[in-house]
Amino acid sequence: MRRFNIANATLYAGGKFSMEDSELLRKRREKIDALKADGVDLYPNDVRVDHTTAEIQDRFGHLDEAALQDVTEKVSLAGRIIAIRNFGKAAFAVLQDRTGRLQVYIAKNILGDAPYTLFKRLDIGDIVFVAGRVFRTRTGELTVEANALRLLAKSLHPLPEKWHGLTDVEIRYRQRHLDLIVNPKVRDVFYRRSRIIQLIRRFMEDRDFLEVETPMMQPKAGGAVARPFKTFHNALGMDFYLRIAPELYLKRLITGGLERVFEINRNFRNEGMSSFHNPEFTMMEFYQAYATFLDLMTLTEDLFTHIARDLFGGLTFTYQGTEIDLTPPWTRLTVQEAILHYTELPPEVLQDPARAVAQARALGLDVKDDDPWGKVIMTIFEGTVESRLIQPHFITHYPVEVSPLSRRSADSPGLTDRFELYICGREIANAFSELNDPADQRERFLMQAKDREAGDDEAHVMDEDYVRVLEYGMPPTAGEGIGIDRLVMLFTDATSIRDVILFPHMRIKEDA
RNA sequence: GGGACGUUAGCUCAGCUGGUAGAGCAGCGGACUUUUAAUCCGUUGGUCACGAGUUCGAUUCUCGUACGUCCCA
Repeated sequence: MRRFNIANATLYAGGKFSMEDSELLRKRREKIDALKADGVDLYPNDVRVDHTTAEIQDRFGHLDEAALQDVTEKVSLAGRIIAIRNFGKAAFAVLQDRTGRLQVYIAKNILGDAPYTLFKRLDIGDIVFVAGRVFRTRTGELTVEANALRLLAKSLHPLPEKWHGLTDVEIRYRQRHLDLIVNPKVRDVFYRRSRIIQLIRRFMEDRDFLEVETPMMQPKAGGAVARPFKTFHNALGMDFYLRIAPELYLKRLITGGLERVFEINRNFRNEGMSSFHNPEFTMMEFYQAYATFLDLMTLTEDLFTHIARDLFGGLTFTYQGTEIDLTPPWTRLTVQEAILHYTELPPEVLQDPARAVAQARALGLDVKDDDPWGKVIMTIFEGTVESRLIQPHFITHYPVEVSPLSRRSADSPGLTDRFELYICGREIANAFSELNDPADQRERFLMQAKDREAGDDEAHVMDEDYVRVLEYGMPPTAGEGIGIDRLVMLFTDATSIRDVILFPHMRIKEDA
């Protein structure tokens, strides 16, 4: 008994799999068997091409038909057939390669009888090699006139419809290959994602940051406030956690004297999923010795404008119909200033923990009586301010209770030298002057440990090993994390994180 | 975790207060050597996500399950 492929499994998911192929599939199999029987190699591997579709456009796109008639050179290209228009003894086909699409003209009298017969037996979705001269059709379209044609890979399954394409998001994410074949905009998003990461990398390297890789599997999941995934190492006989952040390891490197490091890699957080949360997501974290969170605000402005200039040629772009202006300097507000600015609350309320709790409840927010002041303030901030920070805002001076790894502000020890960057109502980056006082760090961990005992399983774990690193002396340092997926969402006008992650996680549907 | 909505042909979608399921594209057959959503003629294709229930009868009504989307915490 043949196991069903994923395409069918998806389409028939939830029910019993039919043991019969669809008629379409059966016909394709018969076709393939017939080709094989006639000695056609369905998957040859000896082909070289000299042009992409884009290169043909670049080289010949500026020539008119008269000029093209003087060109004797023949070009070769390869790609997937995504459309066929038949005309008796001739046909047009559209080929798609990694750079785009190009039309080819297949005429029996030019190509020859045998290859033409082969072409008639091909399907949309097949991958072919074509060689011939370049010309323009009556309608002016640049076209390759095939005088050679080879099948390079046979396609068994029909492609989604040419006009509406593939819109079912579930199939798009589960079968990203189909999405990429039929939705060119999807490809553009991931090219842009790659470009953004490349720009970030160059920017950091130009500032003398060293790119490093630190463990994804950690005996303790530290460096952030989140629930981890757990796994098991057989040989060592011990549990590991998939990292929720690289932070503590990167600061070990700072202590070790590397002074400027960055890492672009995945974090894993065992939390709910939404259009803004994928269980694994990409962050850039970087640390710079002898800098403060104030320096990083400037660096962040420089980085974002560097990217925007490359992508958009300027400092403004549109996200979901709203124009975003990245021109520095960006607004800087403390958490408390922001709350006062966006609400009617009297300033003294924020200072009084009991009144703050009452106010939070009056706003319909969920706070506990014994929540520390800092948490209440942040609940109020998230409930009233966050979604209104559309243009870039640095929000600074987070309460120490919610910032276990940040340095205290010199003039107000209940607050920290920390900022988060908000754009379009979303947190994009988080940065602070690092806490490098080992005694204070131990106290913070103990404070978190109490929260953990009280049932907060997101609270930071005690990490004596890390405190010991600080005891060797870590230079004064500032560090920052930038959510790459959310950044790419902004710069590609995407509303869901799944649109900027090639293979977003989904519940499994078929038995594998 | 809660709520709303969705799941019908390979894809995109119709389907009235319950009466044995339709279109376009794709496919198949035919015409057609400059089209580009080619056109024209003909035609195949369905366990209506899955499972119960109500009913003489369920794609349609009810409940449950799976998966997804959006909103909320």
